[in-house]
Amino acid sequence: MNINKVTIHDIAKALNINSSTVSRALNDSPRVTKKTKEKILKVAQEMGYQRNLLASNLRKNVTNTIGVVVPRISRHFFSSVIQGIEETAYQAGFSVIICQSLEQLEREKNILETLAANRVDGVLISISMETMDYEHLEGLKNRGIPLVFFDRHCNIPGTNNVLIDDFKGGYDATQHLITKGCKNIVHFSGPQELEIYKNRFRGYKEALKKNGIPFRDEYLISSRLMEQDGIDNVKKLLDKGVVFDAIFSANDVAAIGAIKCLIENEIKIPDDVAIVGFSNEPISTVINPTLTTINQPGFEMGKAATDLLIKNIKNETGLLREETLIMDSNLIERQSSQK
Amino acid sequence: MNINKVTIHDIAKALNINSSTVSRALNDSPRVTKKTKEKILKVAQEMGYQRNLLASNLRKNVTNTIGVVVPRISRHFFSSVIQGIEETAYQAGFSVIICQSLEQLEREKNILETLAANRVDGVLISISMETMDYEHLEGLKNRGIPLVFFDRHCNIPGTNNVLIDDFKGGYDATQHLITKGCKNIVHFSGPQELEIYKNRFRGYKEALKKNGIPFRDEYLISSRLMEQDGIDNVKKLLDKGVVFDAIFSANDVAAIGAIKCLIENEIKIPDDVAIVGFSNEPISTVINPTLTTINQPGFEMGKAATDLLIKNIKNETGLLREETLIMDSNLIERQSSQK
DNA sequence: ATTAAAAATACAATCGATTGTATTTTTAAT
DNA sequence: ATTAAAAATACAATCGATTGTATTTTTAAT
Repeated sequence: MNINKVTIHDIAKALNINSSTVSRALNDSPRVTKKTKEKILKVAQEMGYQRNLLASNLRKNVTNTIGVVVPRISRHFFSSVIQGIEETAYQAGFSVIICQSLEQLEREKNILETLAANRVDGVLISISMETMDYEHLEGLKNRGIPLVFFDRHCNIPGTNNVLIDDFKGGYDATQHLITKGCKNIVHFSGPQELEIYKNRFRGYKEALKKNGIPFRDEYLISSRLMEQDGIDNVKKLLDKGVVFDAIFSANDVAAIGAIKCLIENEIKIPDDVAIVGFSNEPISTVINPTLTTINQPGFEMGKAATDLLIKNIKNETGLLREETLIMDSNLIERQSSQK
Repeated sequence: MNINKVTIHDIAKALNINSSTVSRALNDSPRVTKKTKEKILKVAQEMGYQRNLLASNLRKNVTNTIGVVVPRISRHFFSSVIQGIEETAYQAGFSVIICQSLEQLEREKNILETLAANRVDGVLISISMETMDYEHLEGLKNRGIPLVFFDRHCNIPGTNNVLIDDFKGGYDATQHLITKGCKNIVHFSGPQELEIYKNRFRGYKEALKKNGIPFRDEYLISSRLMEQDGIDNVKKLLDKGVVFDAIFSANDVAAIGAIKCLIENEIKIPDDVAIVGFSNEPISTVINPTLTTINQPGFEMGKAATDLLIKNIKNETGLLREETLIMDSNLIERQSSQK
């Protein structure tokens, strides 16, 4: 099948010149005459030459490639981050390799191994829900591969991050519900080992405290925050007879599940139970009632994270000190919380 | 920054043996004693050795990597195809590189160039809406890189495809609307240069014909099928005063736009206008009314396409004759068409 | 026409791993 | 203990491109 395997040596032979000149011509080096260049380019074209990046990258010890690891490409937030990453990376001459961990630590480890083995110049990552030890991440850093976290970061000292203020997000969401008159607000959270969920939860608690509302342990339900989890969480609350008039969910998907389950049980939204989600997935504008949520600027986060990473890659001198960018997030009011 | 650059030669030097033995040991070759292997593996571990796949792949002339090109990773249909691809590929020992064309021919061309330059062993692709000439695709084939199309294929003879029966999909959707009593059914289609849209449209026309309903040119509206297109299409119909009691949209996203616009104009769904979409995106279960649609088995298509591609990659002997798999699709009835 | 300086091109080593062949070491038979 | 066969390891070429240095060719000054 492998018909075409033209190398610079074949071109050199065909023109009876040296392959180094061919290489320089193809890279538009000033060391080759315009006339020679044209001759070489023409023959290269005719012979169907296609540069072998494996060889080129091996020799140059640079791949101009960035690895991106997200939990799930289908999540709109992550795909808009990826959009931002690609735009910035391509402009800077980098290729992007997109990978999804599917929330599995094992896959995340494998992906990082493969990216490292393929010698990517840097990695952008939002960790999985199972990522509670950071050996594989520190391993990358020790190997000299710059790493930037976005959204789901982890508390390794000396890292670069592009985040939103999750504490503020949690606080704003909860305060909004309180302002609407809610008194018994439950919180759907993710694994408490992840910083973002810890921080959203802390914001939630702080808002309760500021308003003199006592927090009760049964208000916190941690899960993987899939749609089914939202459904199960509501069922659990109803079964246990927990009294609640609002839900603050740490993502939109679980909030959607909750809405579906509440409707099923003929509980009125927002009158009986008001709901706020997190991330502003497009689905939140489609569900009935439309979902109040915290908007995260995915595209901008992607751009900022890529800029930061490229700064790290280009920085030959060694240690860049840690840098954390906090992007703006804001509450978007929709029907699900309009009492 | 590049702290770690341990090669097999470093390991060889440390143990005072030859690098070929190190290479064989790391690849678990039977030509190296167990004792030597253990010694080598231990030192490799200690020194933090990490195989350089660039070098390895260059030498072996194989990358065990598959490139995947989809129009948009955020579309649920495509991300489930990718799920199927990854599962099958990983089991067969292949890595997967995910790329999105964003419906742009220019990007699609670039992506294929990069994949070829990185010497992927094969490519799975669903073409962009702008892909009307196939030079870049034929180029890949001529370069000896096996290519399998899924869903959005193109009419190059001798290709491998994994598709659904789009004609039947279009026919079923339209017949369903007719059965529900609709008489004036408009069709939202994509670019007529793409096979899938041509075929869905043909199916639609055939169903009209079978039922003695005349097709009228103003019933067909071609667009990029984004949400905004669905909105614009409905506006256009209303402005022109076209009489219609049903819409068959060639994807769900445009159907969602249509629903939003119809609701805005206080047109009742399904009573005044019934709607059928295509692809069974998750959003179709969330919108109110829920959307009747044609289900495409994305995950299975991904698995089948990958199997087919790997069969092609493994087939050293040369020309595999064209093979096209047609997967089952089926209509899912929801509220939007229940008159 | 000669020659020094500048420009263009050729030579050869290199990136890190793999692999066919040659050599050395070990094993086993006498 | 010697020796042939088998096993283990070393040698050296190779994948395809890049790049510092050496050599050749061209240019320009006399």
